[in-house]
Amino acid sequence: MPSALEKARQDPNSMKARILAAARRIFGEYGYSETTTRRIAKNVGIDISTLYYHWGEKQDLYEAVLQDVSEEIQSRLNQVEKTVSGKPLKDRLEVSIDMMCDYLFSHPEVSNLILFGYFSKTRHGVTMDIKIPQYISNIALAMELAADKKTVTVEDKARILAVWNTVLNFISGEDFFRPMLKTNHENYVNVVKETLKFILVPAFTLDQQ
Amino acid sequence: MPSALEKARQDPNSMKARILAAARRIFGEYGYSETTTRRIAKNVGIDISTLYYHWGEKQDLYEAVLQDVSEEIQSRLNQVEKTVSGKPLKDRLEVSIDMMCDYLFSHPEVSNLILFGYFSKTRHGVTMDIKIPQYISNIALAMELAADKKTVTVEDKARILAVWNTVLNFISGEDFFRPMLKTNHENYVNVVKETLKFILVPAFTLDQQ
DNA sequence: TATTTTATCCATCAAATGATGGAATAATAT
DNA sequence: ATATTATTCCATCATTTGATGGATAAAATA
Repeated sequence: MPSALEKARQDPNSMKARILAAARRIFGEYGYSETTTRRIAKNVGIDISTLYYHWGEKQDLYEAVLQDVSEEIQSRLNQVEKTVSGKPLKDRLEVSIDMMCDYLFSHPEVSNLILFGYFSKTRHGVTMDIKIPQYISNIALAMELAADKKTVTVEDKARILAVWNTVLNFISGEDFFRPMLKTNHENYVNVVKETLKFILVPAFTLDQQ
Repeated sequence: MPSALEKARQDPNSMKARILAAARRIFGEYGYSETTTRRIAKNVGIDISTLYYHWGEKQDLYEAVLQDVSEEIQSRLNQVEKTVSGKPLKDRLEVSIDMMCDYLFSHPEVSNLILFGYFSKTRHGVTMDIKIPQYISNIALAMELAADKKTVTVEDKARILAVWNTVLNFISGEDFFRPMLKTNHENYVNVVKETLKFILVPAFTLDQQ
């Protein structure tokens, strides 16, 4: 019995899939509580009861979106890991930054959804189902950033988190930050990448030498 | 004619001030749209119409909160600037990090309010009145982090932003991050400070040498 | 073709929420 | 003490919003 999410993926033109896609976009833009089921339905061009028919209540739809995003992130991280495997540390860092930035800049709702999950003490009980904890340890091990190379310490995790968050902030905050940097989108992307490298590479390479 | 905000500051026990304090706490915890005027009023122990009598509509109250926070931040930054002035770069960075972390950890709503302003494309038209742009340039100049020492380039600003955001994320995300670091609050604060120093000091000091 | 299942929409409900009018009370001024 | 002003609360609206029942149509199945 395939889950509703799996069903939606089977046919991207199915109503389930179209609703999910719109929901992801709109939840990602406005957050949970400022997103109305009516808005999502209107975006798809259907009545809200059709939406409820396919996805049940708002929370269920939101959780499906988070699940969807979560799995996508995991798959991207795996991709990055494969690509940088075996390369020297400096290259691993730089390539990883480039790849994750490219992915996130082209899916800004992903970054938003993660950040919403971090910070909002929501009254609705939707817990962030994107399992960041696992990612963080995985990244540390895959990139061999942990001093021990086997055990990931609290300090290691915190460092990865700092990097990860910095990326997300630059992506989600583009509308806010770009005007103050007085630059266009293309250049903004480059500035972000360079800034990340500027800050990270010395820290982690110094540590290893 | 003193503004409503100034009036509230004159007497911290005044109804205006008590409402403002509660609003700041609750807006900072739940964000704009998940905060109800009823909740704020209940928190103060008054009827909502009393709240409306003193502060007008919800947006006006929210803007007063942002203004309040904004001025507080500016004054803290000035304080930091005075303290670190004349010290060597490494010390300036470390002391600044310590001071700002201490302040923000003891006023977590400040961090939340700033982040809410960054990311939420709200449907309500409340624009973030916390003038981050100015801060960023000021910080760069005060800390002499700009390569030129007079002109603050886009790259300089982006680097300051990265640092600033990293701090905010660790503060606002404590509830989310601390369980995955499996540590208590006190140690979390230290880990955050050390992580910031670990990442920042090499980057900026390498650049200058 | 007849029947059952699936999908869609219209109308509507109930609760939450921002906001206000007006009565009642407290404070201040004359 | 009286008049005026400032403050507080109760009752109530109108709107938004999550959610559902039931009619209708479309598709699949027999």
